[in-house]
Amino acid sequence: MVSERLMLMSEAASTRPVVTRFAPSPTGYLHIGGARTALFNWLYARGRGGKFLLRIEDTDRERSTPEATAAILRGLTWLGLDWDGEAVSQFEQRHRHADVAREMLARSAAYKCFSTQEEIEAFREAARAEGRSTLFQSPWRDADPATHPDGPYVIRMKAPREGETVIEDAVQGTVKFGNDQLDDMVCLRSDGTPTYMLAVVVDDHDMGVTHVIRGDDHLNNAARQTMVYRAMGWEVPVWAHIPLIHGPDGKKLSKRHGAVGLEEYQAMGYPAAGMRNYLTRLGWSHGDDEFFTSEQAKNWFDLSGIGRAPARLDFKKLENLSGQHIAAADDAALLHEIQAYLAAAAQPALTEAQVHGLLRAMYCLKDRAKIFPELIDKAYFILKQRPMEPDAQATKSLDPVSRGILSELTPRLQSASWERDGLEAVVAEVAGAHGLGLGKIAGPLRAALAGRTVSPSVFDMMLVLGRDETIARLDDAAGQP
RNA sequence: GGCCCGUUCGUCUAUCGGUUAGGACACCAGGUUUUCAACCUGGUAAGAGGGGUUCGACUCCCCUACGGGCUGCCA
Repeated sequence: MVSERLMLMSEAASTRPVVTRFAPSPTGYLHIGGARTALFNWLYARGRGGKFLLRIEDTDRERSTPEATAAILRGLTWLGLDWDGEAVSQFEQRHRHADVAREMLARSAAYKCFSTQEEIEAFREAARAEGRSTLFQSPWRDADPATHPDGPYVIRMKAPREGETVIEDAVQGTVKFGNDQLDDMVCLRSDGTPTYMLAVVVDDHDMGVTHVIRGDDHLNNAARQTMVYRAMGWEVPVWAHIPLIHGPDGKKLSKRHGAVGLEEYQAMGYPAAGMRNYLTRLGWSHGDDEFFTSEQAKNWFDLSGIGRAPARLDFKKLENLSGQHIAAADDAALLHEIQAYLAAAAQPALTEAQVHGLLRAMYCLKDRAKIFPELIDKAYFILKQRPMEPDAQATKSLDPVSRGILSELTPRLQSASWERDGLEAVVAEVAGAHGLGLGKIAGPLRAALAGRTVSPSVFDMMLVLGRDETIARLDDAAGQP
């Protein structure tokens, strides 16, 4: 079956340049599952020199909002998924959709149905009562146009009633549907607006989409959509229906899982690269590769590597990957991302002095943080100005004896050479004079320099802080009552 | 109810009929260590159940169970 999937893909890839799309409906924030769908489409197109398009499915006028559209665009931008051209509004294509519906009418691939909602409901209830299929069978399907009343109607597709419709899916394999399971779907509503089922097909065709990669909740729809493609004589795209993402408990993702919106992850301080890596790996694999860059992902990503079972969110792994990406990131890029994080988390922006300090300290900060809040926390020693105001824990290690030792350290630091080896030697010497190990003196030293018990290495802090600031902080601590 | 999809360690996954079923995260134990993070060593841990097919099934087929999706003039 796998080789079958591979064949399917290479066939399409060789005939047309790849065009994928992400088509969210703007009825809320960008869902984490949607973000992964977008990511897969982006990866597939970008890895093949193709195009990645964006289409806002805003035909539901009741629920669509410009705010939601903006949030989705923000989310994609944060994740680093750039799209080609302008985002297309599906609503704006409504006249084109209606034209296609009428074209289907002209081709006898569709018909006018004058049944009212009440009639349809009555039909379904009767069907249910008799144990028959509740799929609506319109009495107008083969009616003589001469008998058409002068009332509102919908345009329904004239779907074949016998035989089967086969979907060749790059992820799910060959999926067959009995045509008796598919009803005559409505293409154009009685108010003249198109339904989603028609609009997607028309838009995907018009946009030249070659590969439709989307959630497997659309697998059934693919069958009916295939009928529209056939009715219009259009080339059917390669389908790839990917499994949905579930919460840590294995249930469908919902608000009670806490973080479902992509932007919440930015606000929690996950780096975009870590997020991309994690999401790419969720439901897709390239052998045993776990940590990789987006460049590698683009080169490796393939529809055949997508799994068929729904995956659960695992925050621990997300954190681990995020930490690796923070450690591997370029300092300047990291700084920018941290500033964006602070804004997203509604925290005060960094002052110029803090920016410079953070940049100098970055080397000893980035390999000990998994997410940005942790990095910021450990950067406290450089972000905070004197006096350090040690917290309760730090205060404990600044007992009178320790403060005495610190004051002995100060004059020696005055003359020490300010590089790592020299500092280590001085501190070791003073500790040795009291018959203490480095561990005993590092505690108070850390408390004096950082005001905290968690920080980078004391020597790194001294190096970053410089001689004057280091000594000033030691004096502050030694002078504490 | 009908149709469709799925099911390998706790989690993400590798495996394209022949492996002591591998890796990663998490977890446990030990080591290293100036805190945290990291690092090193070792360890626990998996093919939903039942039938076939086959010399041989995690891999192919069927049934059952469980989970999910669809079944709208929502998308």
